[in-house]
Amino acid sequence: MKQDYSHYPRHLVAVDCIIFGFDGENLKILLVQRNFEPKMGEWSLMGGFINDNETSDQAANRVLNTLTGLENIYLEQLNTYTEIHREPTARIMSISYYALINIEKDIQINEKYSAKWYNLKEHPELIFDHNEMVKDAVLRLRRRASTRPIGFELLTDKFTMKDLQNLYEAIFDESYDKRNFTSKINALDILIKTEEKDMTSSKKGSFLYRFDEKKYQKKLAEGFMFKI
Amino acid sequence: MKQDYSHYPRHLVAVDCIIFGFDGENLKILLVQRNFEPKMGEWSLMGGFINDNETSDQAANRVLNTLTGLENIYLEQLNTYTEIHREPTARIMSISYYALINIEKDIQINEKYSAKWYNLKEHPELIFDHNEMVKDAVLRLRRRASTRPIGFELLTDKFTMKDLQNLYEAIFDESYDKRNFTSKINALDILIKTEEKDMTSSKKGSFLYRFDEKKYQKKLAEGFMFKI
DNA sequence: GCAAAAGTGTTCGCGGTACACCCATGG
DNA sequence: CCATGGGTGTACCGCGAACACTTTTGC
Repeated sequence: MKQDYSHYPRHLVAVDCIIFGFDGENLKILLVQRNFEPKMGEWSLMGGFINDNETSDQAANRVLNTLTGLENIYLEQLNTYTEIHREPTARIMSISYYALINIEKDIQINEKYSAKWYNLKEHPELIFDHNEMVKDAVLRLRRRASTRPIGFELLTDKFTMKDLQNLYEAIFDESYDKRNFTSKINALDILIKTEEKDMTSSKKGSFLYRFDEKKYQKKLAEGFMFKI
Repeated sequence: MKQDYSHYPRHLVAVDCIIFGFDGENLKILLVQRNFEPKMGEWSLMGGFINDNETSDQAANRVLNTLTGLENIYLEQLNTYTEIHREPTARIMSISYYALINIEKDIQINEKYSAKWYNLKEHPELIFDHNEMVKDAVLRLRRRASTRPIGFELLTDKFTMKDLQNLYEAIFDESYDKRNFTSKINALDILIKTEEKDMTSSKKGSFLYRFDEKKYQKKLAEGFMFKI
């Protein structure tokens, strides 16, 4: 008995990417200005249709790569939005993904897309249900950031303790006590304190740290739980 | 400029439901035995294709209703599985949903589907990636159960403190101290202690409680956080 | 020598956990 | 009267939160 799926409906399925970045101060998202109808000229998430020969993860990676030229970016599937009229011109389902990228890496943003970094707290209205997607993504980011060391994806290789604190403060939109934050991080024991100092921020200079991926993996295997 | 989506690929998109139940002792899932190829006779989650005129939420509700006759069931979207060869006969994407149903409600399970309740810990191998879907669903269930009062969806209207404890022990696969559990629940202050007792479990009988939905909503609005 | 950021410890209160005995009742 | 499950309170410990002063050095 051969399968016959010809009478089942088929759907357009897209991916949309919420691309987070951090500039040392504010949490940002990368938005694109549409150069096609509908809603030409308005701001939206970067997206694209899923092809027959790729998974949604691959499609999201392709979309991200097309825009930024980057590969091997932290990417995680979020939700699937299937409201019938979420786009006005056709029934299109969309699987949202969020990406964490280091804003300092020299990214060659494809000029074709008129992309721009916006502060998360001040971004323009987005088309369709993209505002909702962003809200959902922020919630997921917070949850992940509190249980996994994903924050480091948003920082450069070496960073000061203050950078790290600023990042967490930006993600959670709260402020923390410097001493408590530092000792909490130190207690995790997954950072390497380098000999180098960042001299740009003060006369005294502040030590640079690196995330110790190997140590983290080792501790994970031993039952360690990242928690912040 | 009219839109033309005709050259974009279209996909078969299904929903699959992880249906959780609780019998007072064990956490269960409702599985169906396939009566069609491929994998006829093997066990799988209940699923179905999404139609043109319905959202995935609606499709999941329809699928659930077809199997159990129930409506207004707690249902939440989980993940979307898009591996190209996840099903052998065609490229089918699937959006998973998990449902919580009260196993004691008299459910008229549609006989057409040869459905059966299995203990979560002892269920048979499932087809395709359904085993993975179940694992993912359990993780989500645990997370939700620890931050929202969804456990009550799995119980009858009135329940004893022991029922509730058994439920949480089943969900988290741990055991708790009776006194600590009780005082934690009482501290939440979202249950109504009725005058009635369940006399079937002991000679003394144990008081029946109900979840106070209104009080919970009121407390929520005042900033209350459910946490267990 | 002073301004500006870096670095560092202690105290306190609350919440979570461990733990054991009396109560009510049907048989 | 006894066996069975129901119901209840306290002591301790660890963690998270609050909080302020000294250090360094470029200017």
